[in-house]
Amino acid sequence: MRRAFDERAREIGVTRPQWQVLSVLLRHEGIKQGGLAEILEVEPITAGRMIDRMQDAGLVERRADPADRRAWRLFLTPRGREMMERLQPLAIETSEAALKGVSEKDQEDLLRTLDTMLENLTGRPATTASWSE
Amino acid sequence: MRRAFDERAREIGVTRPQWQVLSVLLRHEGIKQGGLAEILEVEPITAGRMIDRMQDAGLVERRADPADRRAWRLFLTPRGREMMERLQPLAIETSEAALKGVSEKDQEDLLRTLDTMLENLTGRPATTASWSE
DNA sequence: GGTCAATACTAAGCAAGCCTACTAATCCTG
DNA sequence: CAGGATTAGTAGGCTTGCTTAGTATTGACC
Repeated sequence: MRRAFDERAREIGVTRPQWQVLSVLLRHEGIKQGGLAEILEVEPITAGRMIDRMQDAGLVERRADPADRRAWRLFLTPRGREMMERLQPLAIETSEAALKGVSEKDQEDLLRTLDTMLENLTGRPATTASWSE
Repeated sequence: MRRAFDERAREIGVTRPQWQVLSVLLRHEGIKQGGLAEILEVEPITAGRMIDRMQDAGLVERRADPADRRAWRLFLTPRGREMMERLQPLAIETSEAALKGVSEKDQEDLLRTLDTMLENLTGRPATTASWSE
């Protein structure tokens, strides 16, 4: 799915992980980098570097946290918001293409089994939100 | 699973993709780089770079193809073979840990559904061999 | 209030994935 | 057999993931 999405999104100039960042920011504007990293299940440095590039590309904005001078608060730029609108159809298209001919029940079973496996491996309870993540 | 395997394999000094290479070579010694790339579902350049590193580490060996001067034939070194023996238990351990509490039927359903999705996205018929891949 | 641990992030450096562009060799077709 | 298309692999350069090591700030405890 990463490959399929990237293929379609390349001309727009955004990768799947970057889309995930935009997607998280849309719902959690003002989040700190650490929080973003946790949601994406990556290390803070990975999120930080991604934000570096996306800031250069004008997709996100870092603002100083008024209460903690170590931290950054993350915000979408207008360009980032516009990008999301262009990517949304692609994301839906991709997951629909992948799930063609897969019954509702099979989809639920799949997510349930994968959650069990993730929990087995990480020790944390898994919280799969949707197909888009 | 990548993360869980890497965590255990780190001290041995091999990554999960490298283990996959060793695993393919064990069953297909003398394969060309392109063939390896195809089995791993990775671009030839990715496989080539991996072989570079593994050759430096003394795990695999490149031998000239007698029939085609463009191509390399790949072989395990004794060190690579020994590495496989140390990694086999880790691989089994990891997939058993992941699948704890997942019924046979759920495992089959999972693989079947994922195969369908892979086929949907790639157009190629999917051929999942086992949990180890 | 001073010290020390914890927290938020960055730096450097590596592996693995990709794309585009290249060389060298082989193969096919006239 | 010559020439062009295809195939096998490499080079450079990008993103994303990691680990280890560092800085700066905050917070907690005596």
